[in-house]
Amino acid sequence: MNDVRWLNSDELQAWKKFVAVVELLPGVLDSQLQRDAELSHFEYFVLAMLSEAPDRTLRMTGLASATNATLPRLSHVVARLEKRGFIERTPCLEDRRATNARLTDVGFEKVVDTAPGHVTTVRENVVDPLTAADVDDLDRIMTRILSTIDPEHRFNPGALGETQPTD
Amino acid sequence: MNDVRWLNSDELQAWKKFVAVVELLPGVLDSQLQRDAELSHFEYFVLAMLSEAPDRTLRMTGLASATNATLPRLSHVVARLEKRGFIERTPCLEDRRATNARLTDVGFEKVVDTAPGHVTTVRENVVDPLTAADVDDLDRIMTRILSTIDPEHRFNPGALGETQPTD
DNA sequence: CCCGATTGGTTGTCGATACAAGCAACGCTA
DNA sequence: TAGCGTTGCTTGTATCGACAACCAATCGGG
Repeated sequence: MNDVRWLNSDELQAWKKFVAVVELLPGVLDSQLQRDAELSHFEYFVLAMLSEAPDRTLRMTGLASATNATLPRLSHVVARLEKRGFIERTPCLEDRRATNARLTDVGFEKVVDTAPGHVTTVRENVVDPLTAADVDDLDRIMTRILSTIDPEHRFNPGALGETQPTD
Repeated sequence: MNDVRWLNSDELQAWKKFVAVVELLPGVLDSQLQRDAELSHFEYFVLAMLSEAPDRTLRMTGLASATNATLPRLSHVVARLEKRGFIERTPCLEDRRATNARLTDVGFEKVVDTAPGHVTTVRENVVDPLTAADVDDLDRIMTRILSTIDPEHRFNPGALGETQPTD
């Protein structure tokens, strides 16, 4: 097992910077949301995904997939958000094993109030330092990486149309 | 406060994929290292940074900066790694407030043993799905993002020469 | 139908990080 | 050389996520 293909200089340099971003970015997003809305980025993302769904409702499994989370993690988080009145859980009628998570009116308000500050943070730290070409490159590169690490290949088909206050 | 610049379609799509990668990649790196070496990616990175340093030694603050970590976090992690015999801490002679963290021979062995599997994982999930041009793009984009979020702008000057088994 | 296997979800426990507080050493200024 | 602010690091507490075990409902074959 001595035939290891080490990273060359360019690859190593890019990788180190990528690691730094992956390490630092969550903290940036979390602290703004924590400060302004008492929400972690993941919690915000859960609410945002629900706000886009038909009838603001998604099954736990679907929501887990939309937020790149494991089911146990999501279960804990939704339980907390339910206690705070942002989400309500109801049994699913078609499949009685399943649970529907629905964004309440209060939860929707929360997203609407929180979105502007969050988008500003995303712009300042990620989007605005990039050119339009960079954004295309970023999309292409992330798509390629996701093709390996995304367990469900949700992003491959490449649907998605115009959207709104999403994120 | 109604003059929010929402993300356009391209920006939103790229951002969502980027978020997915930031969410999923740590798990990929952690589980390989946990399985094969009982190390988290952060722990491995700490050992790797030390292995590159002169005399395999760095002050805690320098090591924190090299690994993009806060000092409390690093302090806990180094304490664990010290218990396992990979690192030893000694008081710094020049500045008696400071602590030197040094990679032991056992720790160096650990890095040497662990690096090949880790590099393979990084290749499979990140580098190999990309073209050489993609790697350049990734480097450029991450540099731009870091210029905002890296509290110390370590990556701007753009030094770094050829390197070895690093990472 | 009936039973084993799978799917959907929740819960409990443990380990790890963030944040704040604390302490010791340093260095500047007068 | 005294005092005050800063720097370097450690420790304690509270919170969050991973993992495994678990339960209930559904599906598929005989």
